Amino acid sequence: MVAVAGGRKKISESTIRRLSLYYRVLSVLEKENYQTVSSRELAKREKLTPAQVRKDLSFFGSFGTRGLGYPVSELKKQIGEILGLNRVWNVALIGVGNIGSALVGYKEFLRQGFRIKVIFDNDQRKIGSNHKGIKVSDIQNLEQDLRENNIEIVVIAVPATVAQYIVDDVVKAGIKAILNFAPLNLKVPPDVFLRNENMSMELEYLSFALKNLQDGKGTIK
Amino acid sequence: MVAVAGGRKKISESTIRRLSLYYRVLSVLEKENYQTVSSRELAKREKLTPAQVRKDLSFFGSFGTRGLGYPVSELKKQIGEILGLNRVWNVALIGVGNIGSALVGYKEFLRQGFRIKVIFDNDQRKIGSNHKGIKVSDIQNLEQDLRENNIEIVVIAVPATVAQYIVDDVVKAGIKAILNFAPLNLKVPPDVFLRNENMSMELEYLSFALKNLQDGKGTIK
DNA sequence: TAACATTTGTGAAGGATTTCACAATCGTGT
DNA sequence: ACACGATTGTGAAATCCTTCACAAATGTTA
Ligand SMILES: NC(=O)c1ccc[n+]([C@@H]2O[C@H](COP(=O)([O-])OP(=O)(O)OC[C@H]3O[C@@H](n4cnc5c(N)ncnc54)[C@H](O)[C@@H]3O)[C@@H](O)[C@H]2O)c1
Ligand SMILES: NC(=O)c1ccc[n+]([C@@H]2O[C@H](COP(=O)([O-])OP(=O)(O)OC[C@H]3O[C@@H](n4cnc5c(N)ncnc54)[C@H](O)[C@@H]3O)[C@@H](O)[C@H]2O)c1
Repeated sequence: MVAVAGGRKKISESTIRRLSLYYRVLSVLEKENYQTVSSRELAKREKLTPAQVRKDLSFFGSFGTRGLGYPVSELKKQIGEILGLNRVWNVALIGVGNIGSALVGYKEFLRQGFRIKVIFDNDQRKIGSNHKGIKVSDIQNLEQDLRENNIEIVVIAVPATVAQYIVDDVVKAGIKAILNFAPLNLKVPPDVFLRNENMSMELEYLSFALKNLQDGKGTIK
Repeated sequence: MVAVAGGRKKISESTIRRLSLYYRVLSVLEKENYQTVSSRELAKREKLTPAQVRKDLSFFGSFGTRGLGYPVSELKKQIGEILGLNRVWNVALIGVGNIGSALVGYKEFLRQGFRIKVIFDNDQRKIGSNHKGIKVSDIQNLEQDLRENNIEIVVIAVPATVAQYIVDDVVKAGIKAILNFAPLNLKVPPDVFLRNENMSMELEYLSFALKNLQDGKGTIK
């Protein structure tokens, strides 16, 4: 699904997602003072296969030492480099309701380099108020504020009914990356990256799994 | 990845995830008073291909009429049946902090048949308090309360540091389906279904995409 | 220095998923 | 009653992704 055209490589979406997992494990290993880690250990910690780990990494270079494994800190740095985590991204959040508030209160994002710099809402009672040190801006000033703050990633946490209108404006403002929590398929131009956070989908997956268990249709593995 | 053993079919995880999308679109179409819908239209609304839609559905039966398409309400009901959505699931939430509160306040889940029936926390200030009409229970009574309330799905929204201990208890209580928000790979027995909601992963995917854009490595499609 | 145990990096094989392409079938209009 | 346009359902082909299997390379030990 994901191909770097013009470049040499074809990196699958799954590989990129697994890089996130490796990065997370490496952070833990670093804290646990591991110097090196084998593909076997790395795989075990995320329920993957060693071959998968090595293949994923091989798309980007040779980071390991044969007979030894991978240097933990160095590999973490390298994957961070690949994923673009060795810097701070300016993020805007639109809609500070249930889920929006939760995101603003989550310090882990900042630690990973995602800084929520601006928050937008259209509720007069919320505009101007403070959320974790960030003043809520009026959605009226969306385009201008996005540009002035050099926002690179926008998180959509508004009701589904208005999400498309807002995204249209976000795109107009030149934003190229959007994380969407509203349960609908947003339309964006092909040069805009869109990811959806779909919690219902995960619950429905569990529902499906349980149902098949209960129907005695056999075990799902 | 997902196989119904003992049964006849092999249903991929991707297919199940797409069923969720079809279900969502069909709900919209139903509201828009569509009688029938073609695989072409269904595909367009979720950025898939018509062949994909037909193939997915064909794993479960023949729901359409050649020359006409699929009957909207009927297909929605059928997919609901497949996913186990035509009933109510009893859900427990553990950890009513930032994200937990957001989930409790989200009415859409109930509408989809996921009823948060019990909430657990270990914070004395929270235990006994009310969240949207649900009294917060003491995590001490976890096993007993899970059983007494016939809980079938547990949502984990506690800090990563304690998540594994809690999941161990949840598994002991006989729960077979877990949705996890904590950023770690939980260990569960093979007969327990575990899904992870990993927001960092999605942000990191966007980060990767933007970085590759900016490095002029070409366009990512 | 040489033998050994270990683990990487990677082509090739295998498996899974998606797309293609078309016969089969339906509703409609005449 | 029949012809036509539309659309499904599905084997087969194509593509994509994962796993295998092993040569190459390293650190260690004697
Ligand atoms: N709460 C959850 O747990 C949850 C889970 C999954 C998905 N979602 C989705 O996330 C989105 C937000 O959910 P929520 O529960 O936080 O809803 P909410 O109603 O609590 O929050 C929505 C916020 O958006 C603001 N808003 C509304 N219209 C706006 C506009 N035109 N411009 C700017 N701001 C506007 C509202 O003032 C409010 O603050 C919804 O699409 C919902 O379906 C929520
Ligand atoms: N807030 C977010 O936006 C967000 C995003 C992604 C992931 N997460 C993850 O979700 C989890 C919860 O995040 P949060 O921001 O809501 O944290 P939080 O600290 O606001 O909430 C955690 C809750 O768990 C409770 N808790 C702690 N230990 C417990 C125990 N042993 N038994 C029962 N309850 C216990 C706390 O009292 C608190 O109410 C974390 O693992 C976090 O990494 C949060």
